[in-house]
This record gives sequence, C-alpha cells and structure tokens, in this order.
Amino acid sequence: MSNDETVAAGRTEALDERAGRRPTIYDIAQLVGLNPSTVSRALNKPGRTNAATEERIRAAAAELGYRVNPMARALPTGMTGTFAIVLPDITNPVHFDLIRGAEQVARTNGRTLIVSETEGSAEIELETIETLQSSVDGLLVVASRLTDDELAPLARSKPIVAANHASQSLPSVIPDLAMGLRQAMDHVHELGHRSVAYLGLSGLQMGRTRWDLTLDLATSRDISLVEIAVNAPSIDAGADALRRVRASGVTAVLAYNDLVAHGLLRAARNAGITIPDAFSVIGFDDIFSAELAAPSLTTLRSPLREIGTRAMQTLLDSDLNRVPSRVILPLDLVIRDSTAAPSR
Amino acid sequence: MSNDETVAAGRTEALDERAGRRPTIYDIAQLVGLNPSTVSRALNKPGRTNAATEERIRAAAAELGYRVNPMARALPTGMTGTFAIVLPDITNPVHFDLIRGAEQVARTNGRTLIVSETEGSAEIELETIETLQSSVDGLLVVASRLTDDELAPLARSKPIVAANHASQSLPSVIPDLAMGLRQAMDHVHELGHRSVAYLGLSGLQMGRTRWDLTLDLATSRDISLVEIAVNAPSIDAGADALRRVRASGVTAVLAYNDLVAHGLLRAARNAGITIPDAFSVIGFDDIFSAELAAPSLTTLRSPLREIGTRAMQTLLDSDLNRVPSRVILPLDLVIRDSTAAPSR
DNA sequence: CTGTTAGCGCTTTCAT
DNA sequence: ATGAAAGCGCTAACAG
Repeated sequence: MSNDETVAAGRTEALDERAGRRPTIYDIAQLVGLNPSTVSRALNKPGRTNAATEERIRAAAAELGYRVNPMARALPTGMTGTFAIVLPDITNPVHFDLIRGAEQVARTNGRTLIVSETEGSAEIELETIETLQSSVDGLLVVASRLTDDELAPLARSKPIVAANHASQSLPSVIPDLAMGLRQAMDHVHELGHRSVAYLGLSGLQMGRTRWDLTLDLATSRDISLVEIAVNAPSIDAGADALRRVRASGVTAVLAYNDLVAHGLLRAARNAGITIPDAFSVIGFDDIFSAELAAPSLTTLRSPLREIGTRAMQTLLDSDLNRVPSRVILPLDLVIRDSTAAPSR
Repeated sequence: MSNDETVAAGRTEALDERAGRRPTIYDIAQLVGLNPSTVSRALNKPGRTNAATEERIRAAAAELGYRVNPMARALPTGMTGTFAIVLPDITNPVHFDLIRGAEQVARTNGRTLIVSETEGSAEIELETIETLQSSVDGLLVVASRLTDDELAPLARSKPIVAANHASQSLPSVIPDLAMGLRQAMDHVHELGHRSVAYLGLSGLQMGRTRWDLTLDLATSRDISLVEIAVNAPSIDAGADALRRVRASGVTAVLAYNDLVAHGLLRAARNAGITIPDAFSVIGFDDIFSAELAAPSLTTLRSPLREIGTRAMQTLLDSDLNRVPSRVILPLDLVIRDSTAAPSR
C-alpha cells in the first residue's frame, strides 16, 4: 500500500517545512500530540502539569533543540529578560569593570545585557533610553548627563538605577566620596603638602560635589586648593594640564580619575620631569593600569565592579513604586609611588 | 445637552486607559482616524502613503511620544535590529577596543548591541549563542573557543562573523600575524638576540598558529626558540612566568599579549630585575597601558578597534549563503623601551 | 492610497 | 490536567 509512502512523505514534508526555522512550541506540541498551551505550561510552570507529560514534552523539546523566543515571550508578558547599561563612553576603563560586574550578575540570573554608549551627550542619552525602554526590563545609567528631573519621568515606565553618581529620585549605587577624599587629603597633609591642585571636570554634577568636598577638607587642614579644569576624563586631557599644574606651583595634585593622572604622568615623563619629586599625584578609581604605570599611581580605589554588581542587583529586584534606595560603597586610598613628601 | 460630557468622558477614559502604557500604532491610528496598518506604512515606508496623511501621522506620533516596539516588530519580520558580541572575557582590555568599534558601527546604523561573556568556556559559548540566536540578527564571536565544525551549523540560522581569530567556514576579520611576527623577529634579530622565548597559551587555535609562525621565523633567522606556557592571557599568568623565563636563559621574550607582558614586567620590577637589561620583552595588541608601563612596552599594535568595526560591518551586510570573506588587517611593531640589545 | 485580514511565537484566562 | 481562544504590537499580503 501507499500508506507508508504517504506517512513518510508527510514526515519529510513537515521536516522540510521547518527547515532552517527554529522549532516553536507548536512543533513540540505536534510531536507529542498536545496543545501548545500545555507545552508552554510544562516548560515554564513546573508542577502545574502531569509529571509524565511534562517529561515527554521536555524530551521532545530537547530532541528538537527548542529554545524559547524571548521576543515572542516579551509581547504578552511585557518582560524581556534583558537590561541595558547606558554610559557616556565605553572607552573609559572605569566603565569596564562596572560593565563586567553588571554583566556577570545579569548573566548568572539568566538575563541579557545591552550596552549602549552616549558619547557623553545628554540628547543621545535621552534618545537612547527612550528607544531602549520597550526592549528592556530596566536600565542602568552610569555617570548620567541627564538631570534628576529628566530621569524621573523616564523611570516611571521602566525602573532605572543610577550607578556611580548620586540621584535624588533614583535608586543609586555610589562610592563614598567623602571617605575617600578625606583619606587622600590626610595623606598629602601628613606628607607635608600645603598647596594642592584639584584636576577636575567642572561641568559635571559629580565633579562639583567632589570639588566642594575637597575644598572643605583642604580648608579644614589649612591646605590651599586651586582648581585646574580638564575638559574630558581622558589621558590626553590630563597631559594637557601639565603646564597649568607647573604654573600653579602646587606640590600635589588630585586628579579627576586615573586616566587624567596617567596623562599627567606621561606628559611629565616626556618633559623630563620626575614625579613625585616635582609634585605628587593622586588618581581616582584604581584601574588596572594604575599599578603598572611609572611611577605606580597612588589612587583612590573605587569598588567599580561591586558598583556594577550592586546596581544590577538593585535593578533586578526593583519595584517601580518604592522609595529609592541608596547604596554607598567604601573607597580606599592605595598608596604607591606617585606621592611623596614635597621637595620644596 | 450631555453630548459634551460624553465626549469629554470618552477622552479621559481613553487617556486613562493607556496610562503608563507606551502608546502603540493603534493609539496613533485612533487619534488620526486611520487604520493601524496605514500608520505602520506611513512611519516605515516613506513615500508609500499620501504626503498629507503621513504628516498628520508623524505629528500624532510625536505628540504621543510614540516609539516603535522592537520586540513586536521582530515577531513578524524576524529582524530584531540587534546584534550580539560574544567574547571570553570582558575584563581583557583587548576586547574593549573591539567592543567599542563594534558598538560604534552598530549604533551609527541604528542597531543595538548585546554583550555577552563566556568565561572562556566552550559550553557557555555554545549555550550563549543558541540562546541569543533568536534575539539577534547576527553574532560576532571573538576569540571563539568553539571549533569550526561547531560554529558552522550555528551560522546557518543567523550570520556569525569571527573577529580576531581565523575561521574556515565563517567570515572573519583578523590581524596579519605573519606580518607582525616577522617585524618582531627582525627587530630582536637586529638587536642581536639569538635566543628567544615565546610566552604562549598553547591550548588555543590562535596560540598554535602563532607558535608555528614564530618558529618558522626564528629558524630562518638562526634564532633558537623555546616555548613557555602561560595558562591564561592575564597579568598574573605573565608574572608567574618570570622564573621560567629566567631559568631558560633567553635574552628576549615574545609575550602572548600585553597583559602577559605587563605581568612579566611587574614581576621583574618586584624582583629587582631591570628590563631590558636582563631581557627584552615584546608584547602584543598595544592596549592603552602599554605606553604607560615602566619600561614602556615594545609591542605589536593590533588594529583592535578596526577589527571591531570591520567585523560589525561584515555582519551588517552579510548574506547567509555567500562565500565567507576574510579581512586581514596590518599589524605594526611599536618600538618602545622594553627592548634593547642583549647585555650578554 | 488606504483598509482588511491574518499571523509572527508565546502566554493566559476560561472552559472542559 | 489539558484544550480552546484571544491577544501582545507590528507587518505584510491582498483587496478595494
């Protein structure tokens, strides 16, 4: 009889039909002779279906190499299983550790991480967040260029947590600046420095706070403080500042971050200036290159990775209408070779 | 009459109904009194709809703050507008520039980038790719731990391009190893070195190729070459190798990458050994810290960023059934202070 | 040029 | 415990 042939043809046809296509719960349902909704239940709500059928379904799923389609799931549930981290500049090593921490937590929780860069522009940041919002379950904004007033309304549709910068309206995870700066100031004070420069990005919110704190600490220690502006948190910007540092006559400088400090070190070396003889340098963050530099860099170690993990954790169990939490992580001074007693 | 009231009530109701919810094309359609499909057309296929209505629709969309839902779009089209980059270790600075390049190209093309780490495990990599596959339009695999045979079938459902490592079956973007290594060998040879160590990861495919190339180059220059294995492409692994390097009696070493070289430099410094007096060191990649190190590192500069951009471009205009392209980018030796003539 | 209709893959009531 | 049916937001024939 041609019965066999028909069956065989039917099978081949079915296989052909889904050639290339990834199997769906319909394919599984057909294979085990059940309804797709049962397959869905079996796969996602263990226990809410007969143990034996659940087994059959799982077996069929495995056989077909089935993977759930997150997009299709996102539509009815509104849950995408992915989070986004948006930051000004992927280049900055500071952000790497932070991304790494966030990614690790996301991954171990079965979530996916989208990384997006804003080039330090507020408009791009706004645009990015709005675009991403329907694709994610939440956002991590790092060193945001947006104001609290701009961020707050955005956070009403999907949770947003601020990482590495404070926020009134958002949950945030930040390093304890006051603690760190106090240690830095104590250190230079004990070494005998009385004239210090702060190499900062005056434009940013975090920059301002840091300056204010530093000024208070300096004043109370009878240290004179000058501000020298750098226009970017980068190596080159730090190198550019060398002339002004020298001109200022200070004996120690607190750099906005390690990149800026690296730039200063590099420029000094190229100019034949020896550090810490000419002046001491303290960085911020303790990126991996800090200890490799010549001289190795005294710096405030920011728990970047932990900031990333804590921020992602906060995001994972965040509840849209709950009072914003604030996590403040300790900051420690790592003393290396770029600081010493002033030579004059 | 209560007509006004009714209308007003209706309006408020409609507004209430979509409170919190992001507006959809249905909301726009309702607002302008047209069919959702017309809205879809107006927004996506400019020209295929009456100019006036298109304008009205765009205005309404803007008024409501409409944003397309990529998930919803992905379902019927199969296009998600996002790509994934999967790599062994986000920590590795080498990957940063690569990510940065890829992200930049993705973003300027309106695409989103998912970053995923595999911890250098082949199983995790496989799992990751399979999971991600339905969420993306293509994958970028960096320094894959999977074999060509494993990768090839995966690449049948969504395009995959290999970055920074060669592949037979996949389009790939790689640095010109032969060119780079030749320069490195010429450099040490000219300096007078005749006994060199290669500090490599013997497990990896790329590691093997590099070793083979290096061996050929050494042999033809009458340089004796020994292999010293490091178990990870990391600073610590490099530091661990110091004893073996010293024991080998070589006068120059080619490190697997800059991290390994950094580790060696650091260990040497800690042990009071001066480089390049004791032995010369050549790194690989030219990550940003290479020039900051003490001594600054002679290294093969890999066009990491360009590898990232070219790979993403390849992915963007990749066609599932086309012969895999291969882009080979030049590699240059950057001579700094970690290499010098042998002192013995 | 615009409307109708069906469907992408999955979840979720509501029945049975 | 399982099935039937509707719907998430959008696109894509196909009609008109």
